[in-house]
Amino acid sequence: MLSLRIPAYIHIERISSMSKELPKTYNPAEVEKRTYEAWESNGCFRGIIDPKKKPYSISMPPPNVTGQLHMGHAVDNTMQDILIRFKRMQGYAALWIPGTDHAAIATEAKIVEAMRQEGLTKADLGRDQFMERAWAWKEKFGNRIVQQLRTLGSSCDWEREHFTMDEQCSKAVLEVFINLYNQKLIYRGNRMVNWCPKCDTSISDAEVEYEEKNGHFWHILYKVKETGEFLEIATTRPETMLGDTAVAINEADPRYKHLHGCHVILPLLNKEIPIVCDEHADMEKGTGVVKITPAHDPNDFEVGGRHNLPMVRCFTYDGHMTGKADVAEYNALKESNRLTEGEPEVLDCGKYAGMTTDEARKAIVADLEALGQLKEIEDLKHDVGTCYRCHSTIEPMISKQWFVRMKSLAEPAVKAAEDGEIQFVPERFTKSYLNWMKNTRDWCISRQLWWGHRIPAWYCDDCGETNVAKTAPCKCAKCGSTNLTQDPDTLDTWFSSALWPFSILGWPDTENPDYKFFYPTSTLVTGYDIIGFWVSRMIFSGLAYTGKAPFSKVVIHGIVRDAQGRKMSKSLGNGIDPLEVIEQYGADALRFMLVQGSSPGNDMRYSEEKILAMRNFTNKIWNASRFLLMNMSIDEIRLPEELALEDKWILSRLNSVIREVTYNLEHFEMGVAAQKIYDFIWSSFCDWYIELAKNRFNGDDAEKKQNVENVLAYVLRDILKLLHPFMPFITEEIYQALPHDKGFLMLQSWPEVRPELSFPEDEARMEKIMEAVKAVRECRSEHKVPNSKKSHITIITANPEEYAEAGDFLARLAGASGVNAVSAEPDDLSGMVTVATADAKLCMPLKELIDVESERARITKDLEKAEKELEFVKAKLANESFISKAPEKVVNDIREREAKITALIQNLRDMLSAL
RNA sequence: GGAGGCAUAGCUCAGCUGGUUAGAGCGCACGGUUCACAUCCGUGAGGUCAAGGGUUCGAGUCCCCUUGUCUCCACCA
Repeated sequence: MLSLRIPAYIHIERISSMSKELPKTYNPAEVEKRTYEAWESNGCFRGIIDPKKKPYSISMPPPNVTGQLHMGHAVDNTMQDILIRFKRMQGYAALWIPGTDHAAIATEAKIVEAMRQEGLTKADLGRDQFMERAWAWKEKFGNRIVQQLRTLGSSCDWEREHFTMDEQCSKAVLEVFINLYNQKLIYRGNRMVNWCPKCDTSISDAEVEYEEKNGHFWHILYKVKETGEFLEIATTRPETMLGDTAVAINEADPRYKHLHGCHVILPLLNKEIPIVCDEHADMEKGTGVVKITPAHDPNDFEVGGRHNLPMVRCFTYDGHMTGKADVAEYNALKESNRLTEGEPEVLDCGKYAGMTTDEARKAIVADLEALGQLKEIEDLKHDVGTCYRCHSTIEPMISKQWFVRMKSLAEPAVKAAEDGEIQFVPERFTKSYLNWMKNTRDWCISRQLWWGHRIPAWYCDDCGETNVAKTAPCKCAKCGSTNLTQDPDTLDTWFSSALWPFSILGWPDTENPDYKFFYPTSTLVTGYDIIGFWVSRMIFSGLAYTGKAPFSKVVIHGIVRDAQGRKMSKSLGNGIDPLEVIEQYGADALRFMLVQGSSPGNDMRYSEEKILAMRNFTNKIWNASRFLLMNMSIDEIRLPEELALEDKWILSRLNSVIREVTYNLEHFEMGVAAQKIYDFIWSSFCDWYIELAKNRFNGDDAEKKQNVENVLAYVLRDILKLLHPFMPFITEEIYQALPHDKGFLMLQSWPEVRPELSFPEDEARMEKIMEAVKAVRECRSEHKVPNSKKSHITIITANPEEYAEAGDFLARLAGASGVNAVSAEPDDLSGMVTVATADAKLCMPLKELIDVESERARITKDLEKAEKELEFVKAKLANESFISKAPEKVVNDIREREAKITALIQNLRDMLSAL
């Protein structure tokens, strides 16, 4: 492909295709593709190290390499793009680094599934061939998600794109592993882990999801050896009874005091096991007797530890009952002295050996029943731990795994949030973060998968020594043997994503210019659903390895639900494909929908209605711009010396909007900011200013026309800048058609408040006239005066000179054929109908067109409302503590309001009596 | 069991550090094709801001409590 560096302006000349011949409706698809390509090929997304600028950097939460763009990505990336575009325009050295995550379990599961379709298994292929396939898969689908992110308009630096398994990230992983191992913060041991028999791997506590399932309580009778009585024990997992090595009672339980030190006979196996006293046995629950299976239950594991009970494993790791072969394997290890501490014994389950755990459950229950030792079966709803990937039931198993010792790592991470070094937005998520961080247990980081970072540990086949090193050692450090075998396992996918904010900037090379300039990153944007998985691990990792919190602000957003408020899911089939939405309505409309009217950290709903409203908004901007450009002759924008009243009004309003939107964006209040821009564009600019400007814009006075063109273009240009972070495409497209300095809108500077363009008095005067316009419109509409029926309007007001411009405005907007403003009431009001504002009365000779009775009702209603308000205001002013304690401005405002309402009431009364 | 969110117009939701008469979109009613836009314009109806209590000159906003609802964490023999 030809990649000539064409000077930017050549592209830019062609980037906009806006012209007089354009269709009346905006067609986003064509514009978006062309615009994104122009930005990218001109290097607009590049983060540039510039010591003169302040850095602002974001690391993108890496989507799964095999993933498809969904609404979660859309909201996440829209928010990041808004921030990065805003900061870039504000003059920061902005860098947004994208990338993808290898997503160990999810990806491996997909590859295995694809292989299964060909009749292949991992074992058939072998590790090397499997990895070849996996990389090929990654190449194929890794680009898909990256392309899809582009359609959203994401302005990230693709030249710095990373992948959690690329060379740079893998280097960081190795560095951290070795480091923690040397500090004894990573260890290997036999511990209770969550085992997914389908994925055939251990998973961390965080990866277990609890689902309510229908199950049963099986009440089994265990015979006490010494007394011959039967103890009733309820269990939800009867198949684990083969691994029981005790039953527990509470020491204080009066029912069982006589059984202290006794034994029970385990049914089916006829094995004698002790009765132990342990706090775990809850007198309130069930019969107060609980079976203890240390090898297959986390609580029982602890009980077993306290009482030195043997551990007996009766399940295989692929979900079957153990048998002779498993025992033989265990014995072989034992004989060669390679059993590690804490490894459970293995049981030959005899007739149950080889059954799946489900089959064994049925068989065991049937056998117990035949023996008369099944007392009852009780129905029960309970939460069952399931794998967050495949939703199979998790089996707790003792297994030899690698762990990260969390205690010392968690402490600084807790402190960073408590001290405000890291702030969550909204603040309430600090609590869920702290809750997670304070209660976290050691993190199981090894996975029995092939797709991932392989654990850098080599075991000596001769002496059993563990050698941990960055590269394969040639001989065992302890005995010198060359018979070394690398640990077959890989690391938890979150182990590498925990390092993401600094590994992508070059760490552990702390001299890397990117790392030096952009680290720590500024803002992290992500959903509340992965605070525990990811955010907290990045925080403790950053603090531990780089000595700095990896970011200072964590902006949390909610999830996008469907129109009924349900979570979007594959199984429900209610997911909305953002790509389809973009194709149909444009990325700008989707982006705006995702932020407008949403509040930080709260879930939001997708609805056709909302996206249509946003599509209409893009169309509104398009048409307003099209209208202005069609009739515009200026080729540079320069505000005129002479500003008309309405010019001052819109410029003054613009200042307010700039100030407020900037403030809102700096405080991550994107929803509010979007709403303000929307209102300013649609209501202030289109409905009022453009309509008012038409008098000059379409008029014959060349000088006036040029003046108003300049104001229109000036305001429009700032509007485009304000809107650009939210709707990058349409704003760029229109900007290119406006008279402008050569360059892209996305690289222009953010609008600033200009105090010399604030005109509070003119704003107020303009608003009085607008009140008058609205009052006339209301009256005409109420009485269905046809638009074609124009009428003269007499404005009666104390200060007629304040209504100098009202004639033009009322003519254009309120059906006036002529206007005069006077201070004294005309003598003859017959045939006139009057409307009132607080500042003026407006008389029109339309009495024959109105229904006097309904007009009287209308005025009376207004009057009542005003009188009620006056009462309220007067009470306030009569309140001494209000006068003395409230700020002066508030009191003055109320005083003004009193004057205003009093005047309005007077006007309304006059109108009533004149009817 | 612990923590948190939400409850505002018919519907979906905004409302930032308490301060005029609580807003938007959609829907509804009425009127409108005057050459930017009917994906539009104008006008209107519709809310005791879930209930109760408190702090305050002033509460949709802060505190307490109740109810309903959703979510997360923990537990569940």
